[in-house]
Amino acid sequence: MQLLPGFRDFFPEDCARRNYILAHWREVCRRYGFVEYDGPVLETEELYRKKSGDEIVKQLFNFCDKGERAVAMRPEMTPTLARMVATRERDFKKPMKWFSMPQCFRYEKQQRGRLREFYQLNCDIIGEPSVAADAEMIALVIDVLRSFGFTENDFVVRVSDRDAWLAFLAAKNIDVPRGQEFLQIVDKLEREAPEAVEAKLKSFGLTLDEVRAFIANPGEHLEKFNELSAELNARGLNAFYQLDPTIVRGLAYYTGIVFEVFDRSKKLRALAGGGRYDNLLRDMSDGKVSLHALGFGMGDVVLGELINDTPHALEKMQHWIEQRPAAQVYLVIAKEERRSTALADAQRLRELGFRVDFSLTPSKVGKQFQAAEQSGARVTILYGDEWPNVKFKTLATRDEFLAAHDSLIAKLDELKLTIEEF
RNA sequence: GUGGCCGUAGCUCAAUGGUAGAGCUCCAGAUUGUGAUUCUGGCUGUUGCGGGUUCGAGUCCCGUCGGCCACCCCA
Repeated sequence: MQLLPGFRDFFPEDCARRNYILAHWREVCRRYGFVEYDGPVLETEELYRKKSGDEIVKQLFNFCDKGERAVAMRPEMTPTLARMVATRERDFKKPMKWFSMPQCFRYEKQQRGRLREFYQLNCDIIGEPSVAADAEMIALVIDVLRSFGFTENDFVVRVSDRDAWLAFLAAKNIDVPRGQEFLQIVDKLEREAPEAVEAKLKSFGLTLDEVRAFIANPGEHLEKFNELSAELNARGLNAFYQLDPTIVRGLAYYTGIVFEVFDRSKKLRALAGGGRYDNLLRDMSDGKVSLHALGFGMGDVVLGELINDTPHALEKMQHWIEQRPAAQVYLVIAKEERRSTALADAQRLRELGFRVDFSLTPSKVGKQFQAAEQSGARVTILYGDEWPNVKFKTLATRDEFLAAHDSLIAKLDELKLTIEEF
């Protein structure tokens, strides 16, 4: 009877919140011309080892299946995407703009904003080397967040370019193979003590001041960022992003432009992160396919917390949820001899697409109205002594009127009950 | 993986080492054809679990599991 740590039940109110997030993710992605894909929840452990190395295994929900295969619940979508792209890459025109909203699993200790199970929006563009694709990606992540009601006062995209750092190192005559190690230091710059950072930089023959000077003024290594800015500014998104060279992302496989999205108050961990990974598909497919690629991921957990912490976003979500009550019409069966008629009507209305509910067992009229109220229905239809008329009631206004039973559909139409799409 | 704080009814929380309680929720009735309020009644506990100290443990001690927070990590 106990929930596993880091896993969630989705009671109706939680499920409505989750659906709100997933529905908006999907809607904005489609607005940007992205198509949805999905893959298996279970993959071979090997797939994740190949991308992230053997250390990843301790972060996986993994086990041996009955066929002695080492398998793992997916902790992320990119390896699955890589496999799918490598399998049928030639069947799709480039650039491929794909998105997915997988439920992912990671064996980690849970804490604020991080569970062992979560949904993650993944958007990727495959086969497009131009900076226009990076701009499209960043515009998408901005608009996804804006769809939840967030403004430039609520979040910011911090953009950087790993190549600018590599150019910085080249100018200092530092070997490219050590670039990765250097980027790890930059990644931790904000979190580590200055003395510790200074010590690490010493092995590169660099000082903290030199690095800070570059961060403050990256100078001429920013052609790509300027191109990106032009694209984003043309879309009117100036206020939503800023250059921040300290963002390099922890992962080795990123190349070029990378970005992370943070809430303005910096109370929460990153809302989303991504960047270009031009070599990953080649490396994972052992050279079989070589395509430019970039993408980002956004989890539902931190996003949900920011929505909760942001009054106007919370209000927007609640409004959306209230628009989707369980029922539109509630049939009140005041006289049990009318039940079979009510059942026939329920069936007919449901076939027309109305959301209809009624008491399954005989119940007092007062109770039925209470249940009608709770179901979210706007209108009740009462079957009783008035037969062959039925009594309509608009719950919000308490207006009542009698109508002939055979004009029922027309009356509902007059009440402008629309069939809302879910 | 490391450290700090916390686990009592479905929820929020009380209870000096001395009989485990309240509010809310839920259910029923007052009200046999109309939703609110009110009133009345009712349900819910191995005090997370296991051990120890004690005449006696919800309370103190140890362990364990779970939760929150920070660190590590963060695909």
